[in-house]
Amino acid sequence: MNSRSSDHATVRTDTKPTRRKSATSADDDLEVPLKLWVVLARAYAAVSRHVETDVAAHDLTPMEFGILEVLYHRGPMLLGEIQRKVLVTSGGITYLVDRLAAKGFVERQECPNDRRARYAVLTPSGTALIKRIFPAHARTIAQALSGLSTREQSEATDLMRRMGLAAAASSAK
Amino acid sequence: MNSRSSDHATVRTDTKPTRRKSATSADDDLEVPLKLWVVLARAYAAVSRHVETDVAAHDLTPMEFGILEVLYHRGPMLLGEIQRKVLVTSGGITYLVDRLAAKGFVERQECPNDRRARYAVLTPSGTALIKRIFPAHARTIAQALSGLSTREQSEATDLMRRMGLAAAASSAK
DNA sequence: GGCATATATCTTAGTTCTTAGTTACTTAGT
DNA sequence: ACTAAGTAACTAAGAACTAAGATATATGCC
Repeated sequence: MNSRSSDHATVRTDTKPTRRKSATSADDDLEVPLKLWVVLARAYAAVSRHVETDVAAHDLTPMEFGILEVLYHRGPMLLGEIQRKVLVTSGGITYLVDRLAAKGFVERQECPNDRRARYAVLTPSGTALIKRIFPAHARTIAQALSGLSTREQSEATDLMRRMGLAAAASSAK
Repeated sequence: MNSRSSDHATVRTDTKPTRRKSATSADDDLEVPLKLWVVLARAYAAVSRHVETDVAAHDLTPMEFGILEVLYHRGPMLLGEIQRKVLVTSGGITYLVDRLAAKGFVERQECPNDRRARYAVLTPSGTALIKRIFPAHARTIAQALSGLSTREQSEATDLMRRMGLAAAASSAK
């Protein structure tokens, strides 16, 4: 039970150092993407922690913050538009906007063209909040990412954008 | 209400095209890290979706899969060790191992040196499961990341690793 | 117009975690 | 040995969602 290479594999599916590039065509080098996935997940978790700590200091979740931010930068939006922007389910956006409304940061407004739809709109209090905390939030993110130079951050942005677009595309709508 | 540049800012904190490099020293180019964070979060979400769909097909959550995988690759581990590896709280690891135990994939075993501690150990059924589904899982990830060439994936791994390590380090212990 | 189908939001129930606090045990100091 | 402090896992309560289905409205086809 110890002679086969498939036992106790250390993430790599194939350990042989012989045959380096261009594998048998199937088994097309699974090691590199697996490693990227692990590293990506850890990096995302580490940065997320900074972001969560920051927004939690103002009694917000990252989702709540994201909604305030998008409303601040783009003005009133239909719930469905926000939903697609922040990637939650329809039930989720209802719940989130309820919470923000209970805190007094957003209001619902009827849509004149479509009586099913509702706009979420920042209240003066919500506008004041996001305007006040956004700059420090941006600095928190900048510091969390400061392990890379600005040049490297731009490279990373390019890579992550292309990776994400491809992944999203192959995931159906 | 439309003449000041702080109104309706489009993510960038400063819009002036004059003065390009080396900002006033404070406000040290927040645009690049903000963009990276947005793109990173989207990319992570898109890839996560593939991963979740894949593991859900075997009635597992990503966390459950992660535990099975780490136990498979490293052998029996104390719950606290797994906890640190997969990044959950102590209550979370209890809950997760309970679920995996209820499904018959892992068992708890006493630790001879420390009677507070418990090992989680794969059952034969758990071993068979992870051995069976891991290869296809790896291929799913490879395909989700295939928007980048192998070379670019390696670059991305390097960048994400350094970024993640720095973010984790500046996040207290 | 009237009907079928699609869409926008909401509701309910359930899942997956976290937080805070507990129990049991271990280790270090005296 | 005895006590204080630390650590490992567990428990209870609750937060933040998701999934599935309900409701109300809109749209296109006949």
